[in-house]
Amino acid sequence: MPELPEVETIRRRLANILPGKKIAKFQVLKAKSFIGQASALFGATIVTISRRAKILRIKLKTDSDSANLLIHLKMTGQLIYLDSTGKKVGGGHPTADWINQLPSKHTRIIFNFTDHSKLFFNDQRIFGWIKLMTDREVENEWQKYGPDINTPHLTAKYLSTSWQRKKIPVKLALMDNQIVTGIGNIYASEALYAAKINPQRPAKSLTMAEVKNLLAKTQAIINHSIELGGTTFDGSFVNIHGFAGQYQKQLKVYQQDGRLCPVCGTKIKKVKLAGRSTFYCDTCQK
DNA sequence: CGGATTGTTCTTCC
DNA sequence: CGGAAGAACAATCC
Repeated sequence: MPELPEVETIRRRLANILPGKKIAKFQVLKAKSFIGQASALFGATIVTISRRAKILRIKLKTDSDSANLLIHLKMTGQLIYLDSTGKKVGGGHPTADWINQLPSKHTRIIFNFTDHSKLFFNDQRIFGWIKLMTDREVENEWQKYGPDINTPHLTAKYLSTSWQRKKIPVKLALMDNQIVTGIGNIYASEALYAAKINPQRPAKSLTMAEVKNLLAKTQAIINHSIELGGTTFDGSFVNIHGFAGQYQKQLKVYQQDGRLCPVCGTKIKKVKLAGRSTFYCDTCQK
């Protein structure tokens, strides 16, 4: 279920481990999961790991050229790293046993590095992908997206202008990648709760003060979740060492329907917006 | 067996 | 043409 904080959690750990490693073998176990020529990756060296929206970018250097692997985990993708001894490393809260038996039945792609360490791309539902792209293709890809929600210079004025003709519920506007990226179903509900705005309000109905507050609250939640290593439900999101995030303990409304609002004691409501579950407090959020 | 599940893209309709 | 709604993608789990 990775949203921006979960993908960023993965990025930070990969950035500490992968640069300098050389690909000895790139195994595609599921053709649908990889777009590109796998043979082009042989001998490539990893340079940097960055992130845009919910997409990871691994910059590569080959003998003659530069190349990039873009990775989108979609809903069930995972990246798990095993060191040269075949063990996972790093701290955190252990999840299920399957992590000790890789490749698993959901492993779609395996990076084998020359130092015998490995990176596994697991994806139960096969919505996620890894794509080989040139620098130019990556730049074109980035054009499709608005700025990241945690961009420091993102302004309320930009959001307000983008939303001024939008009749759609503000929750959907917040999740529109062409306007702003990184917010998925979980953090959209949490951010609107923190800003005391009803998720069903038309986006255009928000005042500038409300947009300003919503932006600040959303950024604070995203940054707090990054600090805690993201949100994990049922072990579905894990970092590259197979450990859960801790932000789920901070959730105020998401999947809390029936429980009481921590501020006013009203029962948290659950409704559907564009087919997605949406959680809010009818008393606090206006 | 029906309904639900994280993200994104495509189609269809107005 | 743009905006909005809904389906589709695949595999579970309850």
